[in-house]
Amino acid sequence: MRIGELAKATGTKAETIRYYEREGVLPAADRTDSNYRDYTDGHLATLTFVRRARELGFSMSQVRELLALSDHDDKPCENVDQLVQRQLVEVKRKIADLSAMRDELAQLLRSCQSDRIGECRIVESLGRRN
Amino acid sequence: MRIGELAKATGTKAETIRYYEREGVLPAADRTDSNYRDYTDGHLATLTFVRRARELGFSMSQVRELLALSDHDDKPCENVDQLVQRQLVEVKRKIADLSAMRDELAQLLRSCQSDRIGECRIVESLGRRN
DNA sequence: GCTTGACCTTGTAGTAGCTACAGGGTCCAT
DNA sequence: ATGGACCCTGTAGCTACTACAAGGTCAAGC
Repeated sequence: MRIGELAKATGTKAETIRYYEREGVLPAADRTDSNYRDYTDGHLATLTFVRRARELGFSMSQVRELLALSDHDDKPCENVDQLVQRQLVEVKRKIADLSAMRDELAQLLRSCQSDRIGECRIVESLGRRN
Repeated sequence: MRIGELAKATGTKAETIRYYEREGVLPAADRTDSNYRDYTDGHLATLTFVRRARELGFSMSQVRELLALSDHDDKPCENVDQLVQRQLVEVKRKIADLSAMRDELAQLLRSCQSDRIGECRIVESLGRRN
């Protein structure tokens, strides 16, 4: 299949697919006579895997690790488990950070009762004294 | 005050302060005879404002907007309000996205009962068939 | 007076993960 | 043979810093 078809099938831009190839998360495809990339179903599966992992917030290097691990059918999957575990912790941390932001922003909004900047609690709360 | 002092006072690296100057979120300071930047308390207040806004997730261009707005004491602060509102919505959206990620990651972890990659639900769920 | 070390200066390049060209080649239908 | 849709490579841009390199300044200590 050509790059455009693979792109459509996975919701990925062709440029991104080529980028993934350069970054080593998608093996280079064979080329046609006219030098077009020719992808297999294996490529489709791998790209789906990569996109899914990226959607779950794994970094490119983590994706590389996951791919390397998933290539060894017979090895224990405790390492995969660990990567997922670590990512889960990271995501939870981000949620906590954002929740704090959300609360502070909501607090800011509640604090502003005035209508002129000069008396605006928001501007004041952020630390500006003119 | 010199850049190092301002840096320490605000928990910002000197390089970041110079970057903020280039980006127009912190006015250029006067220079001493030896060409060192010489900051005022006004700079300290502005930098505190900028850092706080950045911590709350505002982008640099939003920070620029907030600064521009906060310069007009007599104008209504409804625009400030709107910016905060919009940022709150955005933060909530990110929290929702991350919560979905968290749930999926947790689900992945629960799904993996096997110990070999070949049978690993995690690898399978991500879309890889070898 | 000279050195040492901490500070400051500019300018440039790197980070992550794409995305968007420019400038060119290929292929198929009309 | 011409148009349009696709493909190719290579490079530059995006955000918000961060990290140098190569050099200038200044106060303290000998």
